[in-house]
Amino acid sequence: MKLTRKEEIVIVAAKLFKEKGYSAVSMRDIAQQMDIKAASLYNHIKSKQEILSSLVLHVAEKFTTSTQSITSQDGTALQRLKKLIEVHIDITVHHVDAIAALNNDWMHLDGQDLLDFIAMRDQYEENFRSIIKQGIQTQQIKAKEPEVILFSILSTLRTLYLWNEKRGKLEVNVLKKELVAVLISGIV
Amino acid sequence: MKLTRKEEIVIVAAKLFKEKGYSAVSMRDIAQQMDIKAASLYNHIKSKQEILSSLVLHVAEKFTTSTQSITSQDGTALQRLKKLIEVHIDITVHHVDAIAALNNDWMHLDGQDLLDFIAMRDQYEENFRSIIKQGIQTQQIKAKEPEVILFSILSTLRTLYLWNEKRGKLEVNVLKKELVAVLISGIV
DNA sequence: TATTGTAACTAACAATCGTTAGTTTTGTAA
DNA sequence: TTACAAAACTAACGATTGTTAGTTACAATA
Repeated sequence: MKLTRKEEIVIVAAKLFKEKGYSAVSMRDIAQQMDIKAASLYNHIKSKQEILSSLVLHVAEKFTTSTQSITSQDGTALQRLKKLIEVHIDITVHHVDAIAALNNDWMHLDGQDLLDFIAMRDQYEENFRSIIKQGIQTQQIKAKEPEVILFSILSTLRTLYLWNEKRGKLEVNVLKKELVAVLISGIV
Repeated sequence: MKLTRKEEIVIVAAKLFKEKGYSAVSMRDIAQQMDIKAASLYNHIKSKQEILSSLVLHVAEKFTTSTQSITSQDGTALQRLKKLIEVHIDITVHHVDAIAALNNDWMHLDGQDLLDFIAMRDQYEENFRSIIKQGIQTQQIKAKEPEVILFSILSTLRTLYLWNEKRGKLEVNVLKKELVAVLISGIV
């Protein structure tokens, strides 16, 4: 699984974006981290924007396709919700840096890329929402405000990339189990 | 309650920082939003950095003092935890834009400001952690991993600023009640 | 009316930004 | 060894960055 030079650049850039944000990272910063000059980057990429959109759209598509496959399978709302959480955790753990950009720098996309991202994001959110509503309807979920539940779960999942480092020895499968328990059953 | 010109600038800047992040907002952007020229800003502020640190440190201190007053009062761990959540919601709702900067742009603080912020942040987190641990010890909280609980609750609270707009008709006190319920008791 | 402080202005600075053009080095295959 | 493509280089561009210096407009106070 050898990486192309472009892929290397995107990976290095993602790490820097995670630390300081897209706007605060210069092409010269990225180049320095790769031990080359800034101008040399342009042998492999078209623009700084292209780095960002490669990064963000690629992982956004992962979320979209994974989610759609869950919705197409059958199961109760609660089973689907659990599965959705687990998949989100999986993707996050495997794409920590890209998720940081997706969370914090998506607004610096431009043109069609920005529109595509927003569409995918809305669709993902709507999917989550409909499963929660379904769970309330079948009385598997007993809470009044679906928006509050949606918000609480999504916030936790979206911030997971920040905690993944501190996760330390806690193995992925343990994390999944614990987090699903806390999000679904609470702490008392 | 008349605002100084400096306070006006900080408020306007905060709104812009929330939309695009500190680094992507220029002094000329801020000036334009105030219908003056960029150079005129410097009659009221020392630097762009000063805007950021006013913004971030002010609200960070709010968190610190509020938290300390809760810890000094007595009550069970669970009561304290609820109170802590409610206070966090209160501060967030009243300082949405500043919270955005606190969450996303704190790393652009420099020198002593950065150290101060990190110290306050760590202290706040440690406070939360100790209350949770105490709750586990007294068996009010029944969950194995305190870090997972801490992470889940703090993530939700820290992202609340994003959802506050969509909150819409949902009144603050209702939001508090619902959110406390979801975070403590889960959704099933 | 004269004075004074506040807050705006114009003009410009050195530094840094993303990016392009043209050239040279490097590794691989014929 | 020659040929070629990949990937680096130097040098520079126009634009934008945060910021400073010096000056002007305006309102309140003496």
